[in-house]
Amino acid sequence: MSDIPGVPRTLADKVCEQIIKAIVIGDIPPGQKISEPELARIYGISRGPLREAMRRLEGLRLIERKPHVGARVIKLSAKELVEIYRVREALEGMACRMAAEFMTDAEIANLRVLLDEHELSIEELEGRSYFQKEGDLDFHYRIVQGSKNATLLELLGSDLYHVVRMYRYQFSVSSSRPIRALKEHRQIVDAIEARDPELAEMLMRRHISAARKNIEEKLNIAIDLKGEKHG
Amino acid sequence: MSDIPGVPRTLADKVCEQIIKAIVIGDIPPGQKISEPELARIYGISRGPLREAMRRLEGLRLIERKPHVGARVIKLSAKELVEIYRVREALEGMACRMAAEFMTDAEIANLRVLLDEHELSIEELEGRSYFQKEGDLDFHYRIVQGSKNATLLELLGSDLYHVVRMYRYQFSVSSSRPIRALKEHRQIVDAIEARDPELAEMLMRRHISAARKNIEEKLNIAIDLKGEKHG
DNA sequence: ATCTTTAGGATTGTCGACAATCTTTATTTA
DNA sequence: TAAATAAAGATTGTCGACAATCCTAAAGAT
Repeated sequence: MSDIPGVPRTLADKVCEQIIKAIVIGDIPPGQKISEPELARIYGISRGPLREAMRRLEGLRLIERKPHVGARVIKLSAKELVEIYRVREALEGMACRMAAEFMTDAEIANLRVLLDEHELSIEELEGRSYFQKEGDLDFHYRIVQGSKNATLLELLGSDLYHVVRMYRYQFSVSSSRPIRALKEHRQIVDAIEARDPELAEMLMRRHISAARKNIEEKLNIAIDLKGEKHG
Repeated sequence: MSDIPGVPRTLADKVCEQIIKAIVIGDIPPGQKISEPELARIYGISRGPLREAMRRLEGLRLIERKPHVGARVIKLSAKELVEIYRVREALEGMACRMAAEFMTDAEIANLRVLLDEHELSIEELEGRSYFQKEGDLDFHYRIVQGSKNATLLELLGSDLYHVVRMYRYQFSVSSSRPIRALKEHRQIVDAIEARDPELAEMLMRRHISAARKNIEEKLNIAIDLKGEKHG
């Protein structure tokens, strides 16, 4: 009688999702010009729905448009990456504070299960791959859900989410310190379980801030090396 | 020669801006269904660009779309209003922290001028109208600019901005304590001028948090009154 | 009388074609 | 030879029409 309990999706919606994935994993590389006729042909749709999808991508800041010229996939920059960490520190810090107030006991228990799974992944893979990518996002996403603040969830889970994943995939922003990160995650859950909003926020902010400083350090080293080469 | 040094704008862009304004000031009321043929006729364009504009409005969370059914202007809710204050507390707190680091002396001086103007407005209008609406947003916007964080500026200045203004206009979220607010603004500028990031963030957070609690109080009173009526 | 069914109308989704603008290339000129 | 200009090609922006889906209301059945 119907197609999947959810909603019947439109062509623009479906293609938009596909393009998002293609951009995030680098299938359509950063800076690449987007040819409307070509993309329309590839996805087998006309330019109408495609242009609607592109408007959405523009809103998600995955592409940049210039009227009468065309659209390009955004170029990742170290500067923007660091900026996003600041935003995440602020928003996820607040989310964590609220999670300590509003998360249910069941949700907290599930969080612990998730962290146990992460621990196994780290041991098996010797601290690589899985945890660094989607697993970490899982944890942070659940905290945001736990805040019970739909606006926060939308901002982090829909607006910023794709760009963050794009950086993870293409900048290989892999925490490079998974054991340490796991430890910090456990501390955060402890604070939430203790219903200590201020501590929870502080720990989350320190957690994200540490990751940012880690990145900044790496970037500075890269810059230094480049400087030596030229000097 | 050309139309304004900026960029040649497209129909969809221009109409989008018009519709935003219409929604924000309540010209198109919350919850109203949006008829594509009718809107297209009103703005004198075809449905193509209009639908592109609507995709953008959807991303800005000013309208909600259901496939094959239609789009409606979002309905303002007390719950979402309070949620937004939490988001602002987090983001503008961070912005203020960074402003204390990166704002130029000239920008800080200009901020003081702005506050002096606000003081005059308050005295003249006996603490009403102007300061409550656009003037207050001016101050907050400049702080965010001072953070020198483009991502933060985009999120607050483009994504959330319109919804915030919509609530201000239609919920008459007028600080109702303009003298107190001005005092807090001055404290914040003091902290920025002292290049004290932590204090600056704390003061901004308290400032926004106080506004949120003010709203919550009013809402609770409203609920109580409604309860009495029914009881 | 109320609920179900079905047909009609209206609205949304999609498409192909035309118009306007930009980019590129070839030509001309200093 | 290099810069400026002009024409051709391609791309984006816009439009009107058709197809698919939904909402409404009238007709019929229980």
